[in-house]
Amino acid sequence: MLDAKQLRADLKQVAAKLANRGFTLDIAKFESLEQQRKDLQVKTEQLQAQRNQNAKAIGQAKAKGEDVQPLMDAVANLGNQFELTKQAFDSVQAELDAMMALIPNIPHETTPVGKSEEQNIEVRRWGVPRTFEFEAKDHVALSEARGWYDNDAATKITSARFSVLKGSMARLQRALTQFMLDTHIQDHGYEEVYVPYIVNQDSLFGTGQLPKFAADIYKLEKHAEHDTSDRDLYLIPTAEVPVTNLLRNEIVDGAQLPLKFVAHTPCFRSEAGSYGKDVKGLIRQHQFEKVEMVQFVHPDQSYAALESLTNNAEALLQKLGLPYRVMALCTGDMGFSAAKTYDLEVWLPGQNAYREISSCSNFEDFQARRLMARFRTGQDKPQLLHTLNGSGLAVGRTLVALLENYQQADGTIVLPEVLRPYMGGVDKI
RNA sequence: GGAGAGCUGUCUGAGCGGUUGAAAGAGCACGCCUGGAAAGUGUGUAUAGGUUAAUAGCCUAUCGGGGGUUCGAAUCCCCCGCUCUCCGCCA
Repeated sequence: MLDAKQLRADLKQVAAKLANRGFTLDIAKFESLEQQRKDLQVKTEQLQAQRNQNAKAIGQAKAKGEDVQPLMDAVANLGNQFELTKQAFDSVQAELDAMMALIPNIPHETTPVGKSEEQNIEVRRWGVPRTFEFEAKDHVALSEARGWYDNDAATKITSARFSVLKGSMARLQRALTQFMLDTHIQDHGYEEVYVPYIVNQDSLFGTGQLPKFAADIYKLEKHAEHDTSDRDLYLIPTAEVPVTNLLRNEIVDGAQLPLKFVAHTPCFRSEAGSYGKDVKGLIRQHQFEKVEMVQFVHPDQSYAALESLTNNAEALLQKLGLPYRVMALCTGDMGFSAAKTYDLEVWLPGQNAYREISSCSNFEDFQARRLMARFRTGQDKPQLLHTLNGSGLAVGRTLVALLENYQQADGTIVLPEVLRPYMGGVDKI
């Protein structure tokens, strides 16, 4: 969420910046609501002040044993008047809140301006795609040939866009996860956290998935007979949600910053809009494994932190020997809550293309404001933190990349050195 | 799943319809005292929102969350969440 004060003060400039990301801010609507809000709030609070004074006076008079009837008569009308004004104020405020909740973050000045992914800018490239002396297969052909991947079984058990992995491939996914977590906690200074995979609405609102992206998230059905609670629960679309919400409504000691967490979780996405793309294989699934890094930092440090967080994700690809490129997302392609995002795209020989394997973003104080995630230095006033996160990495897609990049003519897969300890010491599968 | 107890500021803890944003203590900050320190002593010590040039004043809200009763609610009523204890079940 944007700062309401800033929005009021620089409405035109903010609108111009948001236009870069394809968002049209309804200036007239905002100004009208804001004017109403201001009038009604002032009026409401005045009536409240009056009511408080009267109540106090009655209390005092009663204590002295005086007759309070004249005072009671004097305030007879006030309640009604207050009720009406308050109602009007609440409804305007609710409309304003709903509008604010749907305004995306302001892109950082270094975020390239553009309409779609074509305008994303390649920042750097690492590694050279291997040249094959045979016809390179894609991961579906490779894994099916070895009996490692069973799409039909998954469909039978659940529905489309899930998968069953078997044998060495299933183990390799687990090995990858361990390797990623270990690298982040041992080399990059992250603290590992284990978090719930089911979250409430407040958490999803805090990180910005709600209210706008409800269609992409699996919502759990309530059983009316024995669930009397009034809160809805959802499967996490990413570990970002539970991990970032660790600091919701918290004030941390500024001396402890930065806080760096890493978590491995499955992620569940209904991906309503994406049918027709990547229909085969592991690229786009309703359920996938991901290792996620989350940082809470001092506002002055967040852009330095974005670079280092991105480097942390890159380090994994380098250790795994997977060629990749770093893309700075343009204003039109960036997610709702982000001010700046780097995507890491790994080389996939099966597709002869670079494909997203990690997305690293600085949200500045956009999420923190929704979350009320703050820090305090000494006796200073609490200040909003800056939040960042990035995949490190999407495990399923890393598995795809390993299979395709390390395939041999006979269909076996050579394992990069760093994974061998996690695979019982073997050098290929 | 059953029964009971509770949820108050950084913490402990009082208040159970009336000038209570909230006693008291601890902690913390600043001062006094001291050669210095401890002890003692004094003052201060929430957050959010509005108004505003203002991080100055002033106003509003907040005692787990939401709603209600009332001129007035931390205090009474209802719904929900959470914590603890005992029993049952379970990985």
